[in-house]
Amino acid sequence: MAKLQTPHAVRGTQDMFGEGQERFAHVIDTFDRVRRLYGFKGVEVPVIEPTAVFARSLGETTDVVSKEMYSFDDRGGDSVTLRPEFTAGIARAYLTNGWQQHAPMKLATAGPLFRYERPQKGRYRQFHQLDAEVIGAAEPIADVELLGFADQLLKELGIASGVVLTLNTLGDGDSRDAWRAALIAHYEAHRSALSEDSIDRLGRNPLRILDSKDPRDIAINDTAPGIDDYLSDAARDFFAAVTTGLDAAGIAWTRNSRLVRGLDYYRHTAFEFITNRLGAQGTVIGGGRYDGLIETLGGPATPAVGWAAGIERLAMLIDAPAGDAPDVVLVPLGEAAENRAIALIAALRRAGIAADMGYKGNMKKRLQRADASGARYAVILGEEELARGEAALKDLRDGSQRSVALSALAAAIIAA
RNA sequence: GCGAUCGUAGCUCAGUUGGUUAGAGCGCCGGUUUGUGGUACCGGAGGUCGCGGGUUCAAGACCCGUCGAUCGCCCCA
Repeated sequence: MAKLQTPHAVRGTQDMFGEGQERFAHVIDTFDRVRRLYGFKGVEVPVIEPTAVFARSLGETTDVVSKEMYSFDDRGGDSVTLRPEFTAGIARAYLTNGWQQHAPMKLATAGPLFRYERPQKGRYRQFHQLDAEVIGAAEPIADVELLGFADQLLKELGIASGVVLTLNTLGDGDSRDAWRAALIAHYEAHRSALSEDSIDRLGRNPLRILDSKDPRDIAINDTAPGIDDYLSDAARDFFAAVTTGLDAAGIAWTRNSRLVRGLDYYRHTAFEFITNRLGAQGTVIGGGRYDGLIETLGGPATPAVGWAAGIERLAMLIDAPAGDAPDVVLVPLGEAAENRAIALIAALRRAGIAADMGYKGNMKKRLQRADASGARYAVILGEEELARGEAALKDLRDGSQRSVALSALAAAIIAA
């Protein structure tokens, strides 16, 4: 009989349990709490969308679309794609559900995304993001509020000191196009001195040459035209309003005029929250304004801003959260006591007390488990105690123990 | 997609220039203690050395391939 081979997990996916899962959950819990503080409504959208949703909105030449999407034909012959990002799918939902009536909409969601990439630390094929969007608002105050949300999230996660907000503007459509043309002219003039990668970028995504790490490119970037010289008055005013708003809100930021973003849809504000604690994967939250996106999906001109945060990356940066521990563990001795304990534990749980009880084991075993669970108390139910209508309430931290009437047990635990 | 390093118990690792039945710590299970955990002591289970092929009298050690992880590039959260 041949041995059965256990299938392994798909490359770039992960199984989470224990501390890893607790970190992950804590990031989402914190996000969900802060999101309410800022008036962002929860939204749920499909993990799978028609391929066109992403292909059209992200830009055909971007890496995400050209080589990283999990796309396949379903049984009906339609091309569908596992979402590689949130924004395009949310924009699609906005249009197909007629959510224009709710504009401006402040939306938040979290969940898995899929990108066929080479896995590294903080980088997976199935990864998870927090996402926040403001759709249907052209005002710079929306940018400020959105950034404030991100900033407070990081603070409440306790990692703000290791992360900095870097900010830039890409200008409006006209500004961006003019700057882009000037950059192409500049790089074409120095084409022979560029790195191979950047010559390739010149054709696909010239803005990306700006943050190249290749020394040959860095020299040419020094003399490259800056966005500030191509900003229209409106674009300049917009950016100024965002930065003064950030200052007013007490949100620290630094300008990085070289910051560009990979996806084609960004306009005006672009930003990244960056840390140096994750190696090459330093971006922890990234986003910007995408006023042109909804039109590319066949909708009306609709201004919008948003960001996404890598849950795995945030989870690696935070301190280990306190794990789940019951308030109390019941330790029945004998069959009769176990039956009483079943009734008692139900009553404790209904009273809002986190109570647990092993399925089997002698007293020693049960106390060991109670201790390992991190519970504050053990309730020992033996014949002697039950005969008196009492139980022994044992404090597992200092070992002290006292008798409490069964009817007063819940109150005693809550009071402690 | 490219380059590099690594893959030995659940975890962290040791394992001489290839040479008997592959080890340690932690963890897990049991016992010392048939009504008292955390400490201590004693004992036990658990590995076809990632997988496949090759070289050799002999491979955990060497070679090739493959899968996976990690680091960098690319890209991104």
